[in-house]
Amino acid sequence: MTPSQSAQPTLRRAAIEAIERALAAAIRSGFLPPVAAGDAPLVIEVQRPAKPEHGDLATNVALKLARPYRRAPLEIAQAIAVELSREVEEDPTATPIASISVAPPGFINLHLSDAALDGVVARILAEPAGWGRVAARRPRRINVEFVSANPTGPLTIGNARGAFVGDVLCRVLEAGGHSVAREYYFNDSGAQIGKLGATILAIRTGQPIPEDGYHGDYTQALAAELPDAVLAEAAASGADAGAVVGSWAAGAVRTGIEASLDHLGVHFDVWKSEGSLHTEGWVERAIERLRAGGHVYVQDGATWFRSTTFGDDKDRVILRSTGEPTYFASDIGYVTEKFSRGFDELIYVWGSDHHGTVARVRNAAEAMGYDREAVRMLLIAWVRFVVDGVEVSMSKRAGTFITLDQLLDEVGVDAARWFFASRAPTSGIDFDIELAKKQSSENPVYYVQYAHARIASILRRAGEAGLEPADSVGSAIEGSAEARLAREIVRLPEVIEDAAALEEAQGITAFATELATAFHAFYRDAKVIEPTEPERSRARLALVAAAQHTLANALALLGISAPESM
RNA sequence: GCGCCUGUAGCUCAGUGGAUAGAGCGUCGGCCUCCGGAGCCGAAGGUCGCAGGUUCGAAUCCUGUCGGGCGCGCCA
Repeated sequence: MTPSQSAQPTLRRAAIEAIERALAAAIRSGFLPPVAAGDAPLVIEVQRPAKPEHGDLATNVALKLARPYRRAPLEIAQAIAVELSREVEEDPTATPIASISVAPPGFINLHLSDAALDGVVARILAEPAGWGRVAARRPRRINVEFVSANPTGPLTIGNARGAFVGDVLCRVLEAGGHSVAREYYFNDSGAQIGKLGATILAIRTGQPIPEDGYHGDYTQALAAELPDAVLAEAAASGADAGAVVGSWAAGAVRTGIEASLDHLGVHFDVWKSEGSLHTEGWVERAIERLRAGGHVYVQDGATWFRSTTFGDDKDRVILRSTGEPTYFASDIGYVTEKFSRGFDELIYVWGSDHHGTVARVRNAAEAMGYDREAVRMLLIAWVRFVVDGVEVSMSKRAGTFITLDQLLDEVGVDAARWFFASRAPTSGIDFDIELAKKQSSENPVYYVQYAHARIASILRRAGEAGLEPADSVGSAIEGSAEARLAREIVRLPEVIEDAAALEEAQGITAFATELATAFHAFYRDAKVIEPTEPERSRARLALVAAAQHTLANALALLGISAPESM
């Protein structure tokens, strides 16, 4: 992204500013009374009308002002529309607006000018890579922690949603003008790792697997790979044998997890172990910080954080009566460690089963002097994985699970990414694996990819015919087929802006589908390659190329490939 | 019992207080002498769980209620 690209306001933003000027002008001229000093600042909302006859953009500002002004919304709308029209007439290049109309009960409908649409297309062609990215109004440095599965076994399909949602969230935030660090938190020591080690040791030495051990096939493979040196070290360590083998196994498992994530197209900037938070002193210092603030007390031999001060329903133990820190203590230390790296905001992508810990972590952050609003948890609802109508229950311990790798071998990364990106993270969803496989060729993702590939084919054929895209659509945009497609294309920055603000990705998939539909309609109505009409062909090729860049950039936000052919 | 999430077309799901609630799949009916038919056009299909309330306007906000999911450890 270059400054020239990012500095361009969206068409929507330009429209909002024009409305603000018109409102101010209407007040100056006495048509409308001044805004009272005590009133909350008016936020002008502009949206895409559902119906094309309502224009390209619409604002409800007159409806909002009706109550404080005690005036009919239509009158207010007309007063603002008059000023908007005056500006458009005096200088048609001042705004992207070509015409204004007022509709009951008080909407102001705006129509974009062909010149504005053409200008955007020209910018896309001049700089396709940065197209769609926007400058954040308040850029933040954001830490996004996701997946964070402990290395006790391979990633399962239970981890799929968090991995994809977290990854797409990062891409969206970056495109929205923020800087993002992707972070994976894990515990490679402790009781569960010890049990994993004990399991592997038992298999390797021909003993039965412990009751509370891990029964998946992968432990067999790990046992076979266990180096003799580690085995010898374990034997020499006596009671800690499980921990020694577990430590080695955790490393091996993590390597496998990284490979799986790589296959998904998910990459992390930081891998942080829970143990390091202790050895580096973060937990200890965080507890001291809470203690200094008077937020800690000792009872029954344990050390408690007074979480109720901040609205929690009970206080929380941070040091057990044995002196051992709890998992929550690590969380607290981690908060300080993350903020020490200069982040403005921490986002945790958690399974919804962790919602009970949200309040205490935010409370601790507040108690240590951080803004609790800067600590945000995105709770991902569970996915019911269903095979032949029967839910598959996952247990790493019991060894009954489907790995992420298996799922993606069957369903495909692009289809799986689309499936999760197109659904709200907070809503529980069913994933029928058989159905997903069966319908994969009819998955909406292929509809979008097909549009991209079709454009690639057109551009190839045009090149063979000696036709190259023009620098812009020019006067050809006055055609209705061109204008309709252009109206979809130019929305990308607004879609990204909204997605980044909402920290959601569904809008991207919806937009990509609508753009693909718009392209297919254009393809039906407008013949692109027409050697006898080279100028019009070149203009249409420009528009088609802009559509292709837009599709490619939208798909890239989702981590989905944009094929040249399929 | 308390807390968080959730209930929208036959199925799977979109829908940041706005105009006639949408998409994909499925069903039914049309469209290839022409740039890719993984496409296009059309039809059927909805008391937005239910009942109140706020608002000029509610699928959206509030209250209650019914159903589903998940939590409520000196586990992680």
